[in-house]
Amino acid sequence: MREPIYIVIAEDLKKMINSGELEPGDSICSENMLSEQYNVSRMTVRKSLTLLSSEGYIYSVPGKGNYVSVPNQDKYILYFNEMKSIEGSVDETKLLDVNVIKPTMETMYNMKAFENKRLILVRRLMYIDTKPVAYDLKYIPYYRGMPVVEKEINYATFPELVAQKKSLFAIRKELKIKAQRASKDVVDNLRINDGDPIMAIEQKLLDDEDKIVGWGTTYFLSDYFQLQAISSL
Amino acid sequence: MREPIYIVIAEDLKKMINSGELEPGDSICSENMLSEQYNVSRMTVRKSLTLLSSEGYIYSVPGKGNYVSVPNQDKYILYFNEMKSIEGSVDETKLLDVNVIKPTMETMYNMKAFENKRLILVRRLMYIDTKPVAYDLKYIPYYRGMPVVEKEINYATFPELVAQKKSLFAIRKELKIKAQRASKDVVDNLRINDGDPIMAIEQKLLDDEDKIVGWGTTYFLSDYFQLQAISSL
DNA sequence: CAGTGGTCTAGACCACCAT
DNA sequence: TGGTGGTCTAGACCACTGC
Repeated sequence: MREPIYIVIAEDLKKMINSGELEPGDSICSENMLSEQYNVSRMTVRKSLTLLSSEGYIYSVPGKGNYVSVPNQDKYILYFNEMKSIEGSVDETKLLDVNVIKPTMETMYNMKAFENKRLILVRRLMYIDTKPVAYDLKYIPYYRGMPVVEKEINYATFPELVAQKKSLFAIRKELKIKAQRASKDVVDNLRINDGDPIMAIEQKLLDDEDKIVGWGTTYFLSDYFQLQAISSL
Repeated sequence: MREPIYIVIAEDLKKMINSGELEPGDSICSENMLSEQYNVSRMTVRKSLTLLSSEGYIYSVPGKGNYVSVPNQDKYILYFNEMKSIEGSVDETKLLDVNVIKPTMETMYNMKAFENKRLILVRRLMYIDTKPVAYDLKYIPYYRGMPVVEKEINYATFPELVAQKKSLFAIRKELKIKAQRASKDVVDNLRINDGDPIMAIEQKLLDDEDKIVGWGTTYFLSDYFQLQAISSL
C-alpha cells in the first residue's frame, strides 16, 4: 500500500493549496529545493509538478518558477447522450422517417451547406412507457452510395451515425442548450400543448478538418429531462 | 521552433489513433520497442505515453502494455457563470434582500440542514437594458458573526459568497439544469406571463469534507439564455 | 521465465530570467 | 552570472502478466 513518493509530494502541495496556505499566484519552492527537502531526484519532483499542472493546480514559467493557478470557477464536466440522458432512460425509440432533402435556409446556414448539395434528415421519437418524451431531428451531408440502413439508424447516437468511416477520436462536438416554447412541429410529434416548455439541445459535429459532418436538435419534454454537471478546475 | 521528441512521438501516435489505424482496444508498441524505433531513452517514450494517457487517448495495464481507449463520446466541457452566461451579459444586478430564515422543508432536504439551524437567503435580479432577465435565489448556512455586507453580495458569484475563508480550490460544485414553466414567484419577479418557459440552473456547493456550503437556483428568461458545451474525451 | 509497465536516480545540456 | 524550468539519457529495481 506504499504510495509512490511523487504522489506524496503532489498531495502535500495540494493540501497546502486547498487549505489556502498557498494562494493563487504564489510561487512554489524551486524544483531543486523540493528535491533536497524530500531527498529525491529532481525528476521525481518534476513528476509531481507535472501531475499538479495537468490537474489545473499549478502552472510553470520557464526560467522563473512554478506558481499556483487561479482556479477556474466556471468550468464544468457535463455528460450528455441523447439516448441515455432521459430520466429513467428511454425504453423505446421509433424512427419516424429518413429522407434525402434539399437544404433549407436554416440548414444551409448551420451546416454551411450549398444549395445543390443534398442532406439526409433523420427524424426519431423516444418513448418512456409508450409516452413520447423526446423528438429528434438530425441532418447529415449526403454522399453517393451512403448506406442508409434503418436498423442501424434506429438506436444509434449521432456520432455513431456519422463516424462510419472516421475514428470517433477525430470527431469534435458542440452543444447548445436552451429552454424554449414547443414549436408546432414539436407539439405535434410529442403530443403536448402549444407553448409547453421544452429543453432543446442542438448538436454540431465537426471532423478533424473542421468540416460539419452533422447537425441536429433533440427536443426533450422538460418534465423528463435534466442535465447534471460537476465542477472541474 | 524544434518540437521536443516526446511531443513528436505523441503526435505520431495521435495521428494513428485519429485516422483509425489504431482502434480502441488495440495495443500500442511496447515502450522498449518505441524507444528503439525513435532512438530515444525509455523515459522519453514514457513521457509521450503519459501525455496521451492524461488526454484520454490511451490507458496502460501494468505487466501487459498500453492500449487505445474507447473514446468517451458523452463527456463535455461546460462553462457557466450565473453573472456572465447571459447573452450580451448582465449590465445591472439588483440585490432584492438578504434574510436570515428558518429552513423550509425544501432547503432542509437539499442542504441537509436541521430545523434549528438558520440560513441566509439572498435574492437577486439581473437586468439587461432595465429588463429583468434572471432571478436568483441562494441559501447559505448561517453562522454567528457572519459578515453580511450588501455591497459584497451584490456582484459576487456563488462561490465567492461562500468561500470567504476556504480556498476556492477546495470547493466542489454541482449543477442541475432544466427547462420549466415559470412559477408564481418567478413570474412576479421577472414580470413575465404565467407559464413562460424558464431555464432553471440549480447550484450546490460542497467543501472538501462534502458538507453543503451553499445551495440555490438561478431562473433565466429563456430568450436571453443559452448554454454551450464542447466535447472533451 | 522473459517481457511489460511503474518508479526512481544522478547526472547532462539547453533556453530563459533576473541581477 | 547563477538560478530556474524543459528536455533527455542510461542505467536500476520492482511488481505484474503470460507462458
